[in-house]
Amino acid sequence: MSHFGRSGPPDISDTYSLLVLNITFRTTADDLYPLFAKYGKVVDVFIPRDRRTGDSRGFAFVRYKYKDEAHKAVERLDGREVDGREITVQFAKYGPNAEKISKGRVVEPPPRSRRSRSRSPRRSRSPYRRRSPRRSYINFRSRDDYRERDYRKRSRSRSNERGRDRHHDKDRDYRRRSRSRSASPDDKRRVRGRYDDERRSRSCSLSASPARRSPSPRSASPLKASPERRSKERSLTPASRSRSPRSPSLEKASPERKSNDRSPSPRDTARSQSPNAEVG
DNA sequence: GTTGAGCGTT
Repeated sequence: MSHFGRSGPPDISDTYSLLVLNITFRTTADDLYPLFAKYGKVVDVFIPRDRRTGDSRGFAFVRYKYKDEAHKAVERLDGREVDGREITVQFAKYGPNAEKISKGRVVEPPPRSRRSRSRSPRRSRSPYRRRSPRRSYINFRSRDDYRERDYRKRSRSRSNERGRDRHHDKDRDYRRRSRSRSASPDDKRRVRGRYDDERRSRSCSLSASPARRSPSPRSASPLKASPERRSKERSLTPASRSRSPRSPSLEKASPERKSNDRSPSPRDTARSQSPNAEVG
């Protein structure tokens, strides 16, 4: 049955949302439905996907009509292996539009037009103007099509930023949230011992004055980095040339300018003048 | 063939 998501959520009133974590990126709502339907009336199955890539984010929401059934599903399906991965089933804590949810049940209607501003902007802050090619969140085998197109269109830097931003933002968000509710005993599943210890001990050592710790880190760093960077830059130049064939005229001017630029610069002078006593 | 912390859509 793939009648979900034909036009958004069916009816989120008096439903019990379960959050299904750790599902495979290929797992679809159709895959999950029969599994969950065995334990009760499933009203909706939703797998959030990345807006840009259309890929699954690795978790899903299953809405039950009755609480006891949802609870049963949690008990029976939590830890079950699906598609080779152990899924985690638990009651959802937040609603789609940040409506209040208690034990997975929607107890308060979502705000009219104000999305949870204070909750967590997460990562997709900018509204996507292009209308997504998808219309249903179920079973999109042909998503590779627009996925590739999307990647082509996007520039390298943005793609890079995306990955970095994604983890960064999430990490930050997660940390903030976990700190806010750190009183909960459930947090024991989160381990963060090693790093914290290391950081603590190190910070202890140099807690006196971090700036003082290195007499002259700036003079030492550039000294060592300078040759490396230069050689790197040189070897990188052709690469960057081939990487950005947008301005062929620039590559011609490049060597000339480099030759000219190699005239003694203050940095070079400083370098040759720098004492090597510190390096040893 | 593909990553792996986490809370959601027309």
